[in-house]
Amino acid sequence: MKIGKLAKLTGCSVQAIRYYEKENLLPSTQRSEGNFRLYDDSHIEQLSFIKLCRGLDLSLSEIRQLLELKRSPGAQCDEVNRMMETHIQQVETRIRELMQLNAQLKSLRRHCSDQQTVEHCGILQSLSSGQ
Amino acid sequence: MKIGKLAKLTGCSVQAIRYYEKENLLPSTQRSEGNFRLYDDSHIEQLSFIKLCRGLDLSLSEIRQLLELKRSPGAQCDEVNRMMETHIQQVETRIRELMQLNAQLKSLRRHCSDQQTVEHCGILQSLSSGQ
DNA sequence: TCTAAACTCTATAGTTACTATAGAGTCAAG
DNA sequence: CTTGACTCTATAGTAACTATAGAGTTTAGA
Repeated sequence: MKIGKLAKLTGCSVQAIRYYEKENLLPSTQRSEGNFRLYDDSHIEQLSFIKLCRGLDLSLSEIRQLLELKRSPGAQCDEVNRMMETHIQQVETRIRELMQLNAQLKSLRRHCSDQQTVEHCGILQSLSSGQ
Repeated sequence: MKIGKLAKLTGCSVQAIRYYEKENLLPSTQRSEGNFRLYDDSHIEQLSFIKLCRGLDLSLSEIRQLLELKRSPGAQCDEVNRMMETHIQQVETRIRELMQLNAQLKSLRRHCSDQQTVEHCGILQSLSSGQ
């Protein structure tokens, strides 16, 4: 199949697929006579794997590592575990940061109601005075 | 004062200050004979405002809008409120997304303990089968 | 058979908010 | 008068793509 069909089947964009190839997340494929990329089911599989990982917010370089590990089935999988652990920590840190941020924003919002002029806007005043 | 001192006083990097000038968040300043940027207290103030807003994850274009509003004190401030409201919504959406993500990652982690080979790694198996 | 639409190709620029670097000029102290 | 610290502009790089231009290929219909 050609790239457009693969894109539809996996829900990736055509450009993203070409990008993944350039970044060595997908192998370079056979080409047709007219120089079109040709894919088969194994590509659907690998691209779906990538898509799933991206949905988990794994970076392309993390995914590259996972793909390499998949290729050497005899290796110990504690590396996979470590990566997941690290990733979970990062996500949790980010959640904590955002929740703090949210509290600040909400307290800021309480400083101003509509129907005022900018001059008396509590939000801008707070921001200007260094809170 | 010159750019290095302003940077130290506000905790911004020298390059960031020049970048803000290029992006019209800071006015272009007087220059010394040797073509060095010269700043005064009003610049400390404005840069601190920017820094505070960045700490609230406001984008540069949002900050640009706020700065414009600050310059027209007679305007109604409901625009400020709308922007904050939108921003809060975005942050909350992102928090929800990340918490879902975190749950997925943790469930994935449960599929594998150390001391296994990649071949039997529950994490990779889950990811490969489309969970 | 011809043509137009739909698809694909490569290469390049743009996105965000900066950081890092090169290469050159300026200034202050010893 | 030199050395080191500072500044200047311009450019490239970051992440993970999207968007676009300009060209070639394929397919379906008239």
